Amino acid sequence: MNVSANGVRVTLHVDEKLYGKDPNSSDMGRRILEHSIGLINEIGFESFTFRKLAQRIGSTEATVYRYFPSKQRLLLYLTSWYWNWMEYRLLLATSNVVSAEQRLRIALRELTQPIVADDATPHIDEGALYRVVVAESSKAYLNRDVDAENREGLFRSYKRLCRTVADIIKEINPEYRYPAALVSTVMESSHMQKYFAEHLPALTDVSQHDRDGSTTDFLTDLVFRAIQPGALQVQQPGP
Amino acid sequence: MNVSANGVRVTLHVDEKLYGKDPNSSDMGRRILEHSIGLINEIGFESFTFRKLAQRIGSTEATVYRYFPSKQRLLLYLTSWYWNWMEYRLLLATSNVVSAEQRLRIALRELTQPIVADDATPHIDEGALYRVVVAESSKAYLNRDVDAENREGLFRSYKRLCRTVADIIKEINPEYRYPAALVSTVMESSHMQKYFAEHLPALTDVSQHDRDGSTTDFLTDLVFRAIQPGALQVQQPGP
Amino acid sequence: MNVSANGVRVTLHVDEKLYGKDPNSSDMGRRILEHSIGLINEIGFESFTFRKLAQRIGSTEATVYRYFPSKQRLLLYLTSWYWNWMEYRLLLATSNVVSAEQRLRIALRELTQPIVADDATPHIDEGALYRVVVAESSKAYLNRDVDAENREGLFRSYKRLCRTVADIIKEINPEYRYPAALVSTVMESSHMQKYFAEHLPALTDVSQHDRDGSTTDFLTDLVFRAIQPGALQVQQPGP
Amino acid sequence: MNVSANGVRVTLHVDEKLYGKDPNSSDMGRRILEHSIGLINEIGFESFTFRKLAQRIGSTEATVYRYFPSKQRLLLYLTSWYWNWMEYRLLLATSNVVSAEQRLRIALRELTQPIVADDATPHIDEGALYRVVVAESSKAYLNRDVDAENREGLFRSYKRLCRTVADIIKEINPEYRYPAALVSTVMESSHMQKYFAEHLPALTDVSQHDRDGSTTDFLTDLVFRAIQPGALQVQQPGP
DNA sequence: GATGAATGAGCGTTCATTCAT
DNA sequence: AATGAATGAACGCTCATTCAT
Repeated sequence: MNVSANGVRVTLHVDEKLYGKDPNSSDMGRRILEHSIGLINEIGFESFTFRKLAQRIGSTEATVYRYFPSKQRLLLYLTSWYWNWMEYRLLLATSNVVSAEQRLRIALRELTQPIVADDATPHIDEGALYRVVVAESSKAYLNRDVDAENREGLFRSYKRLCRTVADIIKEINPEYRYPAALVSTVMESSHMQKYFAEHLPALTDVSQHDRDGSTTDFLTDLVFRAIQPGALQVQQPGP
Repeated sequence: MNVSANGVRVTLHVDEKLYGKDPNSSDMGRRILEHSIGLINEIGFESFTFRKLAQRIGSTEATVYRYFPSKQRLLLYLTSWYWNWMEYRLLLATSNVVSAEQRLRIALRELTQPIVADDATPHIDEGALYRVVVAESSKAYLNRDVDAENREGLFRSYKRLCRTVADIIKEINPEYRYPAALVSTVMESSHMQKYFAEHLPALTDVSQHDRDGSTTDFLTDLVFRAIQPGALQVQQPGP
Repeated sequence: MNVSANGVRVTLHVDEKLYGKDPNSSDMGRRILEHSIGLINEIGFESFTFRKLAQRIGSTEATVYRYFPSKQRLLLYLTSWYWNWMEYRLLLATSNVVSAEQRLRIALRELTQPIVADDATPHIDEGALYRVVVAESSKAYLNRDVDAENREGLFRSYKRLCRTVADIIKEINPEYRYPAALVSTVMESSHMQKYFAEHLPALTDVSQHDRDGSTTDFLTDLVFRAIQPGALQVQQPGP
Repeated sequence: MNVSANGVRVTLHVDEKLYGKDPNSSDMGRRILEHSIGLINEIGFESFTFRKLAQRIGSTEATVYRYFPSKQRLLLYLTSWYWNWMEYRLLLATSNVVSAEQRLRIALRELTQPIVADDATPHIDEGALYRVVVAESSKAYLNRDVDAENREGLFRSYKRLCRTVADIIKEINPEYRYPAALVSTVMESSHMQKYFAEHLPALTDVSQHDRDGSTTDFLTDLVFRAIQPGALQVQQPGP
């Protein structure tokens, strides 16, 4: 899948176990990606079926199966692509920045700001994909097959990105005990707050459209305070 | 549903819209609750069906429908019960504690520590319910019906608990801008870290059994630092 | 399933593992039996599906599944019913016959003569069932599941009938070494010759309609000669 | 397909209607034969598909279709090859034997003894093919297309072999009324007993491995007694 | 109130086959 | 000659739900 920025064009690779035939290798494959994002957005992952997708792209289920063995794997493909793309954005945005604090700040901004469409990738609507990730990505791992899928390495993209950011934290404060937990919390929370803002506003304080970047603000502050060296002076509660 | 502690026995009420016939009003109803928790734990919410549940309780689907209009509502019932029960625990543990900091600390401990079985409620295995909540509760709102269900007030328990804790935060630091977001982040993260520890350990730093309470430690520290008055002196990144 | 002869009415029981809900316990069940025989006869077991059957009985697949877990089991049910019915016929025809030779002769006649409709059983067309057994019964065991099914006892009816006749042979000539093999050969050959007469006449010598009972004649002679005591004086071939 | 014995090398021809492109004319064709036997043996003819076969030979379904128009025809090809090979063995083993009895005896031994691998034909594992014939060959004719296929002459190999042996019987006893039926019964029974010995031992008396040749013994005795001139003195049963 | 039976709808999957290259 | 891609059609099965008892 091609991504271009400033005229540079790179290709994002997704783990081969996630598809049968590479959806990037043909027009039909790209149609599948494009419309699966659209359709999941419209009707939700539970209602999304290969039959409906096939109907929409004017083809048949058998064709879709040629590319993806199951809708689970398709979701995993989409989220993996998203995390790869995010990592690429991060890489680009932080390269040549010497200050680790600065790199962390940039990384958090990238991770937490709402995504809007971008025409670097012709058949991927990043804005739509972002909404899919917000509402559905946790279903990629919240299921019975998670262990088997993890053994197959299907969550590598997510884990790699998490690690990349955790590594910056370790650089800043090698003593901090929960870098990975902090990053995964931020990554998930960023999406959660977006979802809550839209559907369950009582559970958040950020506004629906978040034009002022409150999510970024909230989470950046959270992280920088958390990793500040030195213990807080607080009293332990009784048992 | 009855809960007893120190010999006191109270009844937790779940919103009436969540069930047809009150499952607490009959033996059959209680069997349904008991075995739905067990079954969801075993096979996951996606594979869980009223047919399988009926088989297990030696009855028929029609009987289950008498109590719950759909498996969605049953899940909502279970999670609501869980949040109500959590709020009750909180209430009990913080009553008569004057210091807001202390109350917050206690609340966070209750919210974030793993739950183990407790025989206060004969037909609810809280340990099992906790595992259901960890792995499945987000599916209660991550679906297309969330807005309609929210309008019906079906997430009241969750929101009330979130608010209760957010209010303590406001008491401590009225200036803090994201109390609700912070609490919902902590509530979800606490479950998430538990899930990650078991299935995707690369995404967390807490150990699978968390006997030392690292999750509580991690999140308590996070919260207290976040709400500490006074801004961090940090440099803004370029655009 | 009821069978009547001379005004007597008995019920043939088929092993309970072969069905979900007893097809004899309801009208719908009896319709399923009746039309599955008809349909298999018309289009063959390979083309026979629960969908087509459901269509024919004006119901749905789900209803059929209530009675039979798979078309394999349905076939097994039909053949088991057939063998049970055959054993019942045998029992009736041989009871009070003292001569073992005579009993064997009667048994062979029953086993090998073509079956024509009989209105003892209202919703089973024995003639049609006989044609199903001739053309399809071997598929009940010629498949990968045979061992598992045998362990479940699903071939008991066939084996019991085989044993019943083999026991008569042992009574006549306890020295004969292959009573079971001889009987199973006769049972299968009887159907095979019927099938060959209709479809591959070069492989048999009996005429299509076999009004003169040549199959019975051929096989009866075969059996009685085989079990005649005393070895044939024949020369062994070289290696 | 080449067969060699004692250094002599002959080619067995299979009816041309059974294939598109001659599978013996290319490496790919021979791979198809080799692996179809292996695959049918492993998963059974019902589960066997051109897709799975293509996968195994590292090619595509389209390629297989170039050689065989359907899996039915492929099975017919394999069984025809088997019967041709059997007839060839018979021919070889009986040539120059003057005594008809002796020839029959030899023929029966060839027909009824279990086959083990033989390296006369490099890409046909006769042992495996034998197992396919035992378990699957009857499906070549037990289907709706039998009449059309028979009209096309697709069962010629089977019928020719049957006739060859029946002719020996006629030579021995021209009065015997069922020579073809007797031979087809023996041919099928020989496979059936082999199958029963392995899967439904209650239906036979021969042991699973039959190292002592009981099948041959059982069937040879059967045949020689059957064709012995002179009627058995037996009493007819009443109606 | 609980149950047995039935049903419409749809899902995920696979198959045999064809066409263009 | 071999292959890659696509497709129409159907299959087996399960689900959520309803109705009559």
